[in-house]
Amino acid sequence: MFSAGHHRILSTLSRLGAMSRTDLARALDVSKASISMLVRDLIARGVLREEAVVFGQGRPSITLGLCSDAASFIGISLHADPTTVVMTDPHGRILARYVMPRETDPHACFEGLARAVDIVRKRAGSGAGPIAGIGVAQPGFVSRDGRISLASTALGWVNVDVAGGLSAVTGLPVFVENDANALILGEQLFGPSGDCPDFSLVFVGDGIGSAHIVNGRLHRGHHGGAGEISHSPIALDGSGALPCRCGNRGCLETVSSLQAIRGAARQAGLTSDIDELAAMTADGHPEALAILHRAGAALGIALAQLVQMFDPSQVLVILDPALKDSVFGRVLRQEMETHVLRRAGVQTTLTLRGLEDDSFAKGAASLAAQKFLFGNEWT
Amino acid sequence: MFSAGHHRILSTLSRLGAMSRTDLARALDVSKASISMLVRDLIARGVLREEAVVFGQGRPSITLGLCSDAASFIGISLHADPTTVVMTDPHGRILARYVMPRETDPHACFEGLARAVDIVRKRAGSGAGPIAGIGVAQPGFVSRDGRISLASTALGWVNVDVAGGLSAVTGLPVFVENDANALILGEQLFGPSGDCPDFSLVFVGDGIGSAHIVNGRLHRGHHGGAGEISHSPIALDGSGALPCRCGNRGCLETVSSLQAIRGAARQAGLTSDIDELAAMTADGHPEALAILHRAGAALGIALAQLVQMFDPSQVLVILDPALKDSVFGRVLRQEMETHVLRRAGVQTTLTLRGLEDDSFAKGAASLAAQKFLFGNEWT
DNA sequence: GAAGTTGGTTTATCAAACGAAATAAGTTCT
DNA sequence: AGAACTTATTTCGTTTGATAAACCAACTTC
Repeated sequence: MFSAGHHRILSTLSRLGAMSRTDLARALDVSKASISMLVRDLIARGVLREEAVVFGQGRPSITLGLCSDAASFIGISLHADPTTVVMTDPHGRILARYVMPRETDPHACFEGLARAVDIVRKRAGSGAGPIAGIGVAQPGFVSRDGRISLASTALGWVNVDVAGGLSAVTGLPVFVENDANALILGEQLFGPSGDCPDFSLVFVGDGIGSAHIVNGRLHRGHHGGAGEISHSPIALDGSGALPCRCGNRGCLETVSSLQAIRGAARQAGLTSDIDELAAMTADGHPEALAILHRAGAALGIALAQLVQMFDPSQVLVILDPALKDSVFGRVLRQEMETHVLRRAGVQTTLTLRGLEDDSFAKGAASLAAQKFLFGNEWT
Repeated sequence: MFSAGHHRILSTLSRLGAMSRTDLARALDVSKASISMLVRDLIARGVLREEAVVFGQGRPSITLGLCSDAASFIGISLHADPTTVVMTDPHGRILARYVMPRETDPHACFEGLARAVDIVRKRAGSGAGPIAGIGVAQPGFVSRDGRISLASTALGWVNVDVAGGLSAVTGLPVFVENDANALILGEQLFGPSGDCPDFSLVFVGDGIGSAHIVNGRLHRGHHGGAGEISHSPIALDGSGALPCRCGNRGCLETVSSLQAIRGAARQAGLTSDIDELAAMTADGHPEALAILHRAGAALGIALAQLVQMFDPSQVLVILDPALKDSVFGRVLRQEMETHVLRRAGVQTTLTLRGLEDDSFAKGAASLAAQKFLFGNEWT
């Protein structure tokens, strides 16, 4: 479809925003002649368009941008129970969405998703470009080629050919990815951290997931298990280490996950609603404070270890908005900062961001967008 | 000097061992015609040679290999006090070596090293190829371009232009790298783990260092600080957390480094000689056992965290041979294995290897060899 | 309105890679 | 032994993608 040269132009335009032909030539370190040819081609194909004329000294430059109707992408989140399906444009803007109960039988799931894709397509109307592909974000391990769900305890799937099955009923190319990975890829493509070649993302939900962009590309690990931070042995303080479902004690998720926090609150006779719990800490309730303090501190230590090993330029933590603004967020930051070795003029920034409804589905859509914009060069 | 095509051939030949032209065409996915041209060129330049005729069906193939006198490389280890200087061939075989006291004044150091290079060159005799460059392995942080020593507490260097200074007195290109990084690059190029695209190395010495090969290339981190495992907060078991020179408590190096082990032994009234201490554990001495057990367990937990985050295919731990065969090694392995989440058919292998005299110098030499074989493509 | 500056296009050229056919050097079958 | 087959390597003509240099366009500044 597109050549490597085309993809390079599309990806830098998407990453760095609209720019002129000459800027592109500088950014990609190729001749203006080549850019001229390729851009002409992309405009003719309806993917790029001239957006604005910028006046400076000399001849004004014409900024180029992706046509928002060049293509559109379907994103499906199987991360948690209401399955979310969205349709986005090449800039990551959501054109339509649909929410449905999560179905775990593979065949029924694919059938339902095919119907959902039709609904979303209708809702988006005629302003949207042709659908270039479907991205699926799911918990668990996914094959390196992004086709097979190797093992997902949450869905009860083992070796399910998601790409094959979903592609058969929709007629569209399908790309599957682990949920945390989809989230970071979405951030890289659509989010504000996109220009950063080395950053890490940690997600705090019922479990705890992480993912890493190294050298501009996703780091999957040799067995596809990189970022499995959930069962990192952190909370080993002597006798207090809690048993984990993985069989060990002291795993991070036994202390810092939403489930763990709810469990601890219940055991202390408090509410198991996170929002209420956070509100109680604001009022200074000692037991609620202790629970969130402990959870935040453990995650902070895990983040410190992550930073020491990976040395990313940024760590993005995505979590419940209530937690973000509570003592959890404050202790998390403080604990991480005290345990990271400081060097002059060198610092990893920590960003906390509240989870939004469509975060995972948007990340999933970015999988299809990646293929469209970048091609298969970046695996 | 060499084109990208040349470098691709040299690097695969070095990585995967001798192979025929047709094998190369398959491995690199280029036409046999191109390979034919490039190989002819490399043979004419004296870098490659036809090594053996392999008979199968059809016309026999001719395996190609690197000429061992195509070039030679100088490796300098400033890792510890006796500075070691070696000269190797393109296969990593050591042709000559020279050991001298470590000098910390930059100017004097470079002068001394220049003399050492001359000595090593003479010792190697005329069988060695022309020297292609000098690699330097040093503790501390090094600039991304491999020229400047940004900060090294052990040497007392801050912003020392090592490449410039040493290049001026030797007339050879110089490449500087952090010691752990040099070690893993040497392993990748010259060692048995070379074909592995994702592996990690941990070094236990007076400090503890680690380095990671991700996707076939060294992961430096955004600030060049990836692998700083030494001050990972591991040993946090309540009141027992020891203060560290970094200002925190419970850092890995306060428990598992050679210095920490010696310190703990001294405090218990035992010998501070590692060999003797290891021998005592073999005899079942309870206090010696406790010290090495604790040190090994802490490192095992750190390794488990490393494996969970990076998911390498292999972790190579380089340590004092006496430690390797003691309870330290056994506990290390056991603790790591219990804390790594298991998945069916998926496992990271842990390899312990004793430190050899020339390990760091050989790694340093590999820096120069990398540039010769791979060019600047791999940064 | 002339001079200067910068953006974008055209053209002739080049280097690297490719496909297909030719050639080389063996093994295997009859 | 000789024909038939297999596989490795080389040669040749062509395609591809990128380039530099010259050129044209469009604006600002003096």
